[in-house]
Amino acid sequence: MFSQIDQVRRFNRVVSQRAGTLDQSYLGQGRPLGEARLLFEIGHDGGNARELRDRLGLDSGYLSRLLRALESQGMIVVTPSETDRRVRDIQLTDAGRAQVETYDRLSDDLASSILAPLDERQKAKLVEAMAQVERLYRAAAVTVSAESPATVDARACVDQYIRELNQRFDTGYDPDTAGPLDDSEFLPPDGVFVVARLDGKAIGCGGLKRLDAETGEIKRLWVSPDTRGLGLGRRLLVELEALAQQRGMARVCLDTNGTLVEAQALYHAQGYVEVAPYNDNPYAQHWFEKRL
Amino acid sequence: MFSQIDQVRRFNRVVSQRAGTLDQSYLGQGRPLGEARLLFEIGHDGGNARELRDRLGLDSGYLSRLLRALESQGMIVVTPSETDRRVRDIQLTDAGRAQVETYDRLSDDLASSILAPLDERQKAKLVEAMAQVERLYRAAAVTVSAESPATVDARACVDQYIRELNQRFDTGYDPDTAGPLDDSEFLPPDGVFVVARLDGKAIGCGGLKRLDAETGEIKRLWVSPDTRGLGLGRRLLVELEALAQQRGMARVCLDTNGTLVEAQALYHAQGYVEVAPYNDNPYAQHWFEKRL
DNA sequence: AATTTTATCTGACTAAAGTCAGAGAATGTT
DNA sequence: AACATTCTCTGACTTTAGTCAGATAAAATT
Repeated sequence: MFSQIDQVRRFNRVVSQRAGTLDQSYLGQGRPLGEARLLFEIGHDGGNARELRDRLGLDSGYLSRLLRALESQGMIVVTPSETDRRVRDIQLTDAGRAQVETYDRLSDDLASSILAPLDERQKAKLVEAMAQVERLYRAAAVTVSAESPATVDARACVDQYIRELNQRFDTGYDPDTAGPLDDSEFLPPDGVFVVARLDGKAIGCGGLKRLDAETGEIKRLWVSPDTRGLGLGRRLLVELEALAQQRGMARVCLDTNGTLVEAQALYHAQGYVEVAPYNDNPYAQHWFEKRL
Repeated sequence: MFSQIDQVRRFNRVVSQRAGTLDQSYLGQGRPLGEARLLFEIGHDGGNARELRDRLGLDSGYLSRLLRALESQGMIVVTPSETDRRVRDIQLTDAGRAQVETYDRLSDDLASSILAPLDERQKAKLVEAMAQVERLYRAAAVTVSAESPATVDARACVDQYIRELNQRFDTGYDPDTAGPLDDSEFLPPDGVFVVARLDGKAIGCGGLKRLDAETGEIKRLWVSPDTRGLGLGRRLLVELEALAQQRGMARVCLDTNGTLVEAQALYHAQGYVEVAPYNDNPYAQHWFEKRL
């Protein structure tokens, strides 16, 4: 444990030293770093002034001045948005696009300069390790928080969950057949609903409802397809088990369809054991429980 | 190739975002970032003003003012050095040490916060990948440059090389027996000597001398023990082969002792083939050559 | 002993980065 | 229609970071 933290610190030190040289190379392009970063950001993820302010965490007065500077350099065109004329839409000019390309080339050059001194085997190893670090950083950046199943994000997750079941089940999936879609069962004090987010975007969910005094049921456990493999399903499951324990439940159970093989593997790995049917969900073919 | 650079860029972006939060957390300690970084550096690798100036690349006037600020805050004590009263020795006070510990705790907290959301397997994987990245970053940061075999660094490398041979050979090693230690054979235009450096420190070397019109001999190939495994031996060898080719040599040869098994493995891997003895070096038991 | 070099310090700057308090216009809410 | 909120802009600031040209003293070199 101790040496793990040490390794992370050594890593941070070595890596941020290199990353700093990128910032440095953005200078000497006749533009202060703040402007360069803003321009780079506009060039890549675009957006209007408000979004940029949020993303980069800038003071509105400061941003305004930076935009004015880029505008007077002919890098961008700022116009009031069609839909809300308080907000400013920002467009790159041709010159702006050219400048962003220059910055891209600098980023590429930095990347190349890291790889260049290495032989092919080392390059491949480094890139693989980087991909691993990036993947796990993303996994670590996921937050899981309890909230009402009625929030926009929670509903969006459940919608995607239902759509996916409908695709995967041989019989299709009609949520009404499985039992009434009743949000209130996931509300405190008896139930709870959790949503996982990455960079503010909802990417997974799970619900816990009470079946009886000592039993909770886990439902709607879902992880968005593009974030699978990050161990998020396990994290949501563990979170929900902890919440069940907090509510005095001695065991949790859940049902699942035969086509969801990854889910069943997860349940087994987390110590769930198959039990006799405890409900008559027509889509369920396996029933599990775990003592807490 | 394309996607490798892409991966490096994605990595840089994700990682430097996180590393940036460390700098941020150093603020809010009632001290500007420049001062905080200097204090952190003093606390860890210490040194006098000149060393710090070199390491952090600061202007001498700027550093002087930073030191004065830290001094007036009671974090450090600055005194003229005993050995050279122009240079300033810097000592942390108790308060300074306490502050450095606070910064350490912040670094630890950041490291923990990255690991915390992951399960044990993921933690282990991340730390391993980080170690890999760090190792290869170090390998990539090594520079190899041609210089006179008479420079301080070149001599230091050759000294260590000789000392190591003396330890490893059953018979010991006396450089005079192997032939006169003549630096001039490694001097242009016929010869060349290269030194490898990491963070300014010499960590390896190699020499090329001309045997005849079309033959070069590689000698004094050495890598410091603590940087072995970074592929540095191969890099020096490749570098010397390229320099031989530039000098119109059609082949290079070298001799080696039986105890240096890693070296022989390297020569084989790089396409060298064993040949009959081409000299009467008493320490040599194997002779290799490679056509360029 | 005279000269040069090295390490630090001081004064006088500049540019960049960021903060804060309003003001004005558009949009939402009651 | 009145009021509150949101988004942006402007003016007036401050702090931080960094540069540059000497000045001074100690050490190294000639």
